[in-house]
Amino acid sequence: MQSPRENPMNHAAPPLIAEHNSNLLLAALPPQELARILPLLDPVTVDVGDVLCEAGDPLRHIYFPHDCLISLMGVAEGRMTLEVGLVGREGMVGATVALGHDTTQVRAIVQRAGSASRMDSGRFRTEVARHPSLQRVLYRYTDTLLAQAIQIAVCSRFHVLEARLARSLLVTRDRLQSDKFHLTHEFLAHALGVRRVGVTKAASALQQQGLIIYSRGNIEILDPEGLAAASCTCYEIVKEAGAQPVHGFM
Amino acid sequence: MQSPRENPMNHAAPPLIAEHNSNLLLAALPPQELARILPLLDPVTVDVGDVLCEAGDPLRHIYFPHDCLISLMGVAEGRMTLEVGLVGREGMVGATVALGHDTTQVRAIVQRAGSASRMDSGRFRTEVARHPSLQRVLYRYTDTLLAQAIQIAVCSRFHVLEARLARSLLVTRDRLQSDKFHLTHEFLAHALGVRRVGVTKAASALQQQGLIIYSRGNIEILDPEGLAAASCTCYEIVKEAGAQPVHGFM
DNA sequence: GCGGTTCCGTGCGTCACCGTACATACTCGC
DNA sequence: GCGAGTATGTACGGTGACGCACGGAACCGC
Repeated sequence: MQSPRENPMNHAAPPLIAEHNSNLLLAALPPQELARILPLLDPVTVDVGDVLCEAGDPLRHIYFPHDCLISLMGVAEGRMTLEVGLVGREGMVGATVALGHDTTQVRAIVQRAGSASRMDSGRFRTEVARHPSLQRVLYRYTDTLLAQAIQIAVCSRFHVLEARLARSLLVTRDRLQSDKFHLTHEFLAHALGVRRVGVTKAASALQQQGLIIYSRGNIEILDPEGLAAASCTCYEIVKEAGAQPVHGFM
Repeated sequence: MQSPRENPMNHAAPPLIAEHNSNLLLAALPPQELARILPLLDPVTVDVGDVLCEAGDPLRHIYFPHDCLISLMGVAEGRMTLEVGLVGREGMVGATVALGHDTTQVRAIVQRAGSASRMDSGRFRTEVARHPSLQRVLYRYTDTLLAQAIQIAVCSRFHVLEARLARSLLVTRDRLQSDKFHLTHEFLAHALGVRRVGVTKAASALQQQGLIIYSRGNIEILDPEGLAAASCTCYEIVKEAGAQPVHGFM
């Protein structure tokens, strides 16, 4: 539960373009705009459990993840949480500040440690104002966040925990491009908005079906197809919504 | 469950600017852009229960409501639905097509009859491409939809039906600027993603507390403050998210 | 190798909501 | 004023998740 640390690299050589570029939103910018924005980014590393922003609080920085994974948590009464979005290298944390919102509605918490590019919120706001293609990238990304949030709302209302857990694991797998990752029952419970014991029961059921194995937070997906079958269709819906064909102005 | 009807006005005199202007997104456009877009809009009237678009289907038209109210329903397995957004004159249906999505994720169903301005999806897409201020308006509106969806996800996960019903009634009240409106238990059940009998029980409880009275779909809010107290804080959160101060590029 | 910490498993009573079925009551059109 | 349709009320067993409490088991640091 600490703040992200400044990367020592920040104080040595100028940041490597290649590193910032590993974020796909940044990589999507035209070269001349990217060149103007890159110097304003600070490389930072984040650890599991770090809170990048708190629901209801002012947002000081925005983040473009490289290899880390950030959970966006909707919060009720401070204690109960529900993951409404998952941000990896394909996205960013804090796109809403571009529109002038100074507070954030969600808690952003690090699910997987790694590195990211960070920028001051105010500076980001002024940069967005002068870069139309950045605006379009943000608009498009906000739209995929909306698709995620809608499907999560539906899913967590109608589907049983076991299916939701399966979906959640598959989404994480896609983002990390790996069948193995670290994720405790406790963390999953916060993401799914249920008790820790509920996750234990559901995970244990998935394990007995031979779909996953886990031990002390180390989860491995053994049978992705089987897990998809145990999951709800919400998984495919969000996946497709993020990969729709483009015929628009972007 | 029929399609919206062409307004006869469409075939008589040219559409009145004042009428289209009653939609706040259109009204927010600079005059010269608005002037280019207005001729492309068709005035239509819509009735309660009309389905403007179906989840998973291609979106043929986009809509700017004047005095009607449109529910955006997330859908699971075709039958179970959950309202993830409510669109009145402050918004529009189908903003996502601007980004090139040809299908929609939600079912848009008319909650209150009235009139709206309609445009062909393809034409809208090309218009967005050439009007930057329209893009910004859409981006901003998508952001408020996201705020709604996030809070509804949290709310429907953690809060009891009675509080959610109270919230829903208050939101409708705000949108319509009226303490009386028509809304059956059946419709509310679809919006809240619960059984009709569940709504009956919750509504009956609110009525016994003297907060509302209703009869055969005619609902009247007697005590808005009391209803807000019976509701959850999600109501205020979404309300504030839609009315945040603007310091950004718009 | 011992103690603390983290992580996982189980048991038990409670509760909001589900699915279904059936009963009433108001309203409208003829 | 009578049937048809719409809207609302009641009842009942079932269940997924809750809240809480405690037991056990693996890992880590000294």
